[in-house]
Amino acid sequence: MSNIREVARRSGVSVATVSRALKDPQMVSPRTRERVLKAVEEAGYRPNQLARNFSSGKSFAVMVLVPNIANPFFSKVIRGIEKAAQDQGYSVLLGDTKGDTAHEQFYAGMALTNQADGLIQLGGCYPFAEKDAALAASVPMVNACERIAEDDRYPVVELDNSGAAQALARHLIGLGHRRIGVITGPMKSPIVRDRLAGFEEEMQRHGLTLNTELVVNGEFTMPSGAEGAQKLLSSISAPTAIFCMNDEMAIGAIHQAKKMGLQIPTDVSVAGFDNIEFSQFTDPPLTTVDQPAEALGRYAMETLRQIIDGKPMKSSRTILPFDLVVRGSTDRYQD
Amino acid sequence: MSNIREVARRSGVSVATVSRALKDPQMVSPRTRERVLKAVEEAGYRPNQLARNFSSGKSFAVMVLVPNIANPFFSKVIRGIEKAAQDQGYSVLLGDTKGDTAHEQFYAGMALTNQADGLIQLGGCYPFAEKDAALAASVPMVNACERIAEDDRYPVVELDNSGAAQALARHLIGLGHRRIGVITGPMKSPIVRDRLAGFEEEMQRHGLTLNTELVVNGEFTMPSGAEGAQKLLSSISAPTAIFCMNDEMAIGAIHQAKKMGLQIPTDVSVAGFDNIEFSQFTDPPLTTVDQPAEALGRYAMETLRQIIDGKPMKSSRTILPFDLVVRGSTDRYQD
DNA sequence: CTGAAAGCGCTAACAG
DNA sequence: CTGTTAGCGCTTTCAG
Repeated sequence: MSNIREVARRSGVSVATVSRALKDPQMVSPRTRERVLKAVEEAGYRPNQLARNFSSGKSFAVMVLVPNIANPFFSKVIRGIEKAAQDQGYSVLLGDTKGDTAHEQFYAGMALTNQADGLIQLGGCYPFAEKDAALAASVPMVNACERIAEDDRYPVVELDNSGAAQALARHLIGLGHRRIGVITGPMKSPIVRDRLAGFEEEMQRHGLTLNTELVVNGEFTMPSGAEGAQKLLSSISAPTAIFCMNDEMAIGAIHQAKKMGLQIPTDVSVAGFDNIEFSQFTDPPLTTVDQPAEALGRYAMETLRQIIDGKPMKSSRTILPFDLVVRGSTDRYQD
Repeated sequence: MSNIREVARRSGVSVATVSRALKDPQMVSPRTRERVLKAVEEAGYRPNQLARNFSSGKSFAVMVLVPNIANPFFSKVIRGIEKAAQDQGYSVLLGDTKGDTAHEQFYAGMALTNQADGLIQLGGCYPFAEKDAALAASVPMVNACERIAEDDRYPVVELDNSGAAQALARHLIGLGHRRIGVITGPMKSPIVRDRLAGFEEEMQRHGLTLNTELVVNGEFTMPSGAEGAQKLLSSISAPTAIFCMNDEMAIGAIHQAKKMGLQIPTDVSVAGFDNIEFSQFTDPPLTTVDQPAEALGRYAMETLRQIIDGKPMKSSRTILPFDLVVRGSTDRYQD
């Protein structure tokens, strides 16, 4: 690997000039520039970015903490992050936490050792170890998709979760459903609570109540959706519609309902959340809430960038718009 | 951010001793060690990994080039890579190439500027720009899942694609199917050709021929699977079974077949490849070939690590075993 | 416009 | 066992 000194030697100038010719071409005379570039060519020289970063005290990398990379919704968010990162000259370090605290702390710790200039947390937990909290206070971080409970030190980029749940409730109620079940995500997640609250609120607005027996817990996975549906549909007062808090659970629920001999949407309507690509290909296609996943990612990255560049990190909320996508999995309730 | 000098000052030793106390504790006396650790604590010191890396001339990061991060199969591979990377003290830089040459070259280029110590290419193309080929020759790289056509300089970790396709063919033929259609991936991909060749070979072994009109091209996406199925199923000599070269296309094909009023597997059997989690939840559940995705990733990372550590990079093939998973989407052909 | 030199934070000889 | 010192490759003053 040839270095800047080698290029300096070949072109008969100082290393400083080489550095300038490469970074700030108009700072050197055209003749010199040309000579340097020629030498660069001949030497097959590529600036050592590692050294550059070290010298500048920044890594130009951001760490992305993702609860589950196998979830296509998060993949899309990551795409948005990556695109924006690339535009800004940053690289993306991936940290698949699997919802596990040890993993989160491990990856988040990389921002404490200058391996990342900032953090994007797609999960809903404070990612640092408690003992690192003091140091961590100054690392640029933004929350996207999720929101760290009881912690408003960080900017958040999220969906209007409550509004989306309301829209979905309105849709189902409008179809004549009165007994509606919900398969939630982990209840410690603020956005799960937002969605539940929004849903309930809308039901109440229509004079309906959300029967707590018809609210079951899921974990944003297909098997947990199937399990939830099994519980709901085998109860005496089975719901005529089920709102699942993500598409994966909805897919699991549809699967389970069919297994139990029910037809969708004739016997039971099912709705999801996220609008992952698979939701178009279920049978029937899934009614769901579209989240602008890439935009969420892009926004998060841009916000993070500003903080890295010195803008004070403070609580803020960016709410992106949702879109209710009605497909075949929900239909009028027939008595 | 406090640095090693600060700790040295606080503990009254030299920076070298601090360095040693942290990296190689038994090289310093217990008393010194203790004093240093105390100072570290007090100063809230974390070694600057960026500086460490720079000093050692390595980034301890690997770049992973993935054709499509939204494909759950690749997500699983990445999980395997990440797990292994973490075990070995490496971090993972993500490069979602979207199959685009410019993106590939951009991300691959990061290995040329010391931002990554090596590359894992999950796609089937030579990722460097031609003009960088000379420099690139020495960057550690391994190919996983795919294989770079006509290039045997790199180790490859892959599946027995031909064997898997043969097993699938045997399965379908055993069910009585004679007119079998195939929806391939991009034909420039070596593994697509492997699968096709294996499939055809097995058919011939049974005295059957693969009608070229029943082979259509797909792009590993659900829409392209639907499109392929549309072509196949609307032809005069429609196949009684369709082999799709990944699960996404199979999901698209099932969707399309149903749309055309066909029942699966009664009217047409459909099989996929990869065994992504969604394939268990299609209706009917998908017969497919399980690839040990995480193991593929882990193996690739371990192989790459050896090369980074000095083992000569040379052509090699690691073939991982597949597993034919028979589910409800394939059944006996009824005349 | 260009060169000399300091320095980023850490590691690793080399002495002692 | 510990300290001194010389880098790692680049950027960035500061002079000229």
